Amino acid sequence: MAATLHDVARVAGVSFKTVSNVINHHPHVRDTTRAKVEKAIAELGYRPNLTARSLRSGHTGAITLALPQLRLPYFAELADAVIEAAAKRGLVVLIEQTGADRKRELEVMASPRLKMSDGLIFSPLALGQEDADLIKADVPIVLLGERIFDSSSDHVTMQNVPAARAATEHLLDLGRKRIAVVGAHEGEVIGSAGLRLRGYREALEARGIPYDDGIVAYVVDWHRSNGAAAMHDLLDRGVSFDAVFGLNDTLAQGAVRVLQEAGYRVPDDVAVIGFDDLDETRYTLPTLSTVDPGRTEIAETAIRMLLERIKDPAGTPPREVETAFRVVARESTMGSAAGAA
Amino acid sequence: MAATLHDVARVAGVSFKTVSNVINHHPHVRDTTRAKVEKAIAELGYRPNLTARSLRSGHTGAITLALPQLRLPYFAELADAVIEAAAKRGLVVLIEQTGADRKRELEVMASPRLKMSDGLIFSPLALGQEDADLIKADVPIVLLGERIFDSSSDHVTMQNVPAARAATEHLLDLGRKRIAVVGAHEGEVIGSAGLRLRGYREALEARGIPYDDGIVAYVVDWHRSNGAAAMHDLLDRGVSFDAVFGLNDTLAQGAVRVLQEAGYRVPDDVAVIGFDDLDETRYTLPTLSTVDPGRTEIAETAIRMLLERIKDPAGTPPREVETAFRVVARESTMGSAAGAA
DNA sequence: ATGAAAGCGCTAACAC
DNA sequence: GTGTTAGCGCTTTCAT
Repeated sequence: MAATLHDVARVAGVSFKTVSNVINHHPHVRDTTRAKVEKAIAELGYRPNLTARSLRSGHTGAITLALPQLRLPYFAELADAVIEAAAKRGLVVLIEQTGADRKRELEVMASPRLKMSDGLIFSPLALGQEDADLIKADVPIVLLGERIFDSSSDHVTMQNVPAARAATEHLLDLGRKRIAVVGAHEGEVIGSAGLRLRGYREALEARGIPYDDGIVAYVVDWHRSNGAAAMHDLLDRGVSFDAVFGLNDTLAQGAVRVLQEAGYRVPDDVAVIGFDDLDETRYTLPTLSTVDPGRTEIAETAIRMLLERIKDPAGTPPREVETAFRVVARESTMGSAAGAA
Repeated sequence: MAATLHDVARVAGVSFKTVSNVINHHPHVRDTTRAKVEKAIAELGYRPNLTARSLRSGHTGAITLALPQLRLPYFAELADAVIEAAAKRGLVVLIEQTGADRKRELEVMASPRLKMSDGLIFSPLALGQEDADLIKADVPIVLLGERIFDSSSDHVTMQNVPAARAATEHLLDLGRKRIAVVGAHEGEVIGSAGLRLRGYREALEARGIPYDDGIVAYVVDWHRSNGAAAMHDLLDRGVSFDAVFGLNDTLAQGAVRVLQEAGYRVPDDVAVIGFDDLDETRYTLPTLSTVDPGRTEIAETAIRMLLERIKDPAGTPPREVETAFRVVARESTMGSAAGAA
């Protein structure tokens, strides 16, 4: 059986409260007493029981991160960033996968397990704007992503519209005139696809270039194979284009492969840009130009807001934060001179 | 404030123990009583406090998974599998990233936070065989990977040697004679690289083909860029080969890209096989032949062993389990007829 | 079939 | 500075 505070107190010859004071770095402990206690702690290999501490103190030192699937690279990198940001604040992270399933997304918020943590960082993929009122739990929530705005929770999101616009402008600035889109979602207005397509349209409009639905390829979801399928679709249509905006990196990668297979040179014949700045985009051939949506900032902001909300649940009205983005120009738009990995 | 058992008991007009019985599905509760209690629970929106339950019962319903980095696709997919396997048993998963740092790997086992979970699934990357005695913690451990054998913990590992041998044999069976290796580790004997290279050598020996160090490319770590660098190295050597065994999928992907860039056709000129069966290998062009090392089985076995060990810590001596593997033949070795995604 | 009492290991108030 | 007391919300044991 593991040693308890009482065991330590007995061995050190002090009261068990004194041991607690030492452990919690209370100021008023005599040095000699502290030394005695520390010796006893070392001797017994005492470790505080965090469960007991949680029960008493009302907080656990853990947070929950709920996301669709770690198998999707974007979410793996998001989780990586959240865990690192949490570690900096001394928090551990409990991960729940929802599989982008509506029922499981709702369950995450209702589960008693959530109370094993102090708060929830939630990246829904099935719930949408119409579910804004369902975003609530026994712990504070920080919402991530582009699917729900104006809920009663704090929200961290990327600047999808301006970032997509900047990506498109990057291609326009390079002299490209006919920019195809890979990965649009039929009829979507908000959500990543809808917002990024809006940014694309804004960039075109600003330069007086008419929008042409003929060079926009739609997909059902952003799975890996669909970028390739969408590009096949575009090639089959026989339309001409000199650049491609993949609405995320995975789609862009699929598009690049199909272009290469069909004999097009990237970027010489067709320039390609993605979105997300996944780690792997730095190691493909050519390296993939993309938009860094500020993943580290998303993670750190989410943690910071969650901690503020945990400390003071009703402190301020719900906040919306948008992170800074940055166009990352690599070989797929600039050629090999610009961005050897 | 959240409702407690006592609140429910008061509203239902029963003792608070009866409420506990209902919640824990004890058999001996009269139906009418149960109904009363359930009504009160619904009325108050009662949720059990899992922290209190943990303190009293001594187990938390959570396990810790410690791995290098979720950003590495192999570990992201492993974590995905572990979380799903845990969910099937009603467990949640707390993830710690060690960054493949020796100090952090040791800290994971020493941290009091570990006691917020019932056990540890640990995939070390910095610790090695010489550290076998350091693998211990306040909770049961199931060790994953190829770096440490014969510790005092249960261990789940893939069949690296036979699986690598099978991958090599797959290439030999296709008539390939000169099989280059990408990703060997200088001087390594155990560890994924050492074991897989052994499997490769065994396959050659069995067919009477001499081992040629001239077509083995060494790397320092299995980072994404190194597969490409290793292939450049091989091409620079001017050696000839008609197949490549990438010691993992990431390396193999890098090798494929460099081969294609250099004008070789895959698989016509050079067949390529990887190792790990990452999700993405099904969506590259060509799709990548690889070895499925049994990731789902690894996850499920680890969870099962951990639960057994939690229930009965000293039950049996430490166990070593090796999972079943399977060569997955795709386009990079078989051509497009065999494996359209 | 239901209830009363004890206590998991700790922190927080308050006394000394 | 240090000790005493109470109790977080629950499960467990034992009694009824």
